[in-house]
Amino acid sequence: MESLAPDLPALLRSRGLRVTPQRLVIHRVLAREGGHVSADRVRELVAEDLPGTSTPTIYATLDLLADLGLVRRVNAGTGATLYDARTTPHHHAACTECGRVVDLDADVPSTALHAAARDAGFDVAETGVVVYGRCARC
Amino acid sequence: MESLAPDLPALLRSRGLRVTPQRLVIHRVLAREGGHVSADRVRELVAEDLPGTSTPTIYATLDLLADLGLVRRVNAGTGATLYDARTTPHHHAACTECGRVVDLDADVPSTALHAAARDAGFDVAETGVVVYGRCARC
DNA sequence: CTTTTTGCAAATGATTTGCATTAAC
DNA sequence: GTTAATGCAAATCATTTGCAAAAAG
Repeated sequence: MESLAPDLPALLRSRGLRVTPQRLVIHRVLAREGGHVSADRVRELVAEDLPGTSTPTIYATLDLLADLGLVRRVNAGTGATLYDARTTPHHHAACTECGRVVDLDADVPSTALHAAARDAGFDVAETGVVVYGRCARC
Repeated sequence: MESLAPDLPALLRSRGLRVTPQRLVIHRVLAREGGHVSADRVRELVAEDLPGTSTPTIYATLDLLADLGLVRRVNAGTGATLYDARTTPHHHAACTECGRVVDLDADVPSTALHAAARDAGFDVAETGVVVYGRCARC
């Protein structure tokens, strides 16, 4: 069974990567938010704990966490990439007016899709499903 | 039954919009390509027929065609938005290495997903499904 | 002739790069 | 001590904006 709060220091060490305060804080911030956050929002939140953390470090760390499988990139078409620390499978709805993004808990059978991707020569890593529409407020 | 080659001039007139060479050429270029093209690629292709067409016009027209339902925006997470003139329902696979995007013809049952989106207050317009992975060449 | 569209130039926003400095190990 | 990570400044890329000139109806 997978731990609910992954031990980032151990994971970093096991890969020969260094444990830095920036990495720990960025990961903690994402875990605390629990859902789709932009890099810029991460920078704001991180600044509370670790002022002076640079933009390149934010991006590098988000990439690293994505590679480690601790966060998922969400492409909601709202300009900025979102980073999602929710580990349970789910999808997203994005408002085409205001850019608001919400989680959707629904099953999307993707067997046929993945088969088609494999037939096309793709080594499937993950699937992004985004529903576009107008949200209640707009 | 819907025409396979939509009459853009008629569609524009019916909306009180003007028929311009830029709009016709951009639409023709997209129809000819028949699949996901970036705005920049559209500009290159349009330049062959109508040199001097400006970037803002390319974007404005792509937005217009998307609003008219003649092209779909595809968010493949490769930086630039892609515009797709293929009208038949299909999905996409994007290579996380090289950014290559290919069409996937597979059925993705989205009833539960749309229901969840509606429950969340969304007026669903469309669904974007992108499979991420490594392509055969990478 | 009126109003929309276009083109130009410049602005904006997101993300990346190069390189010197700092800090893990 | 070594080497990887960080911070800074500047670059790059996609897209948008403001406004005057051109063209559609």
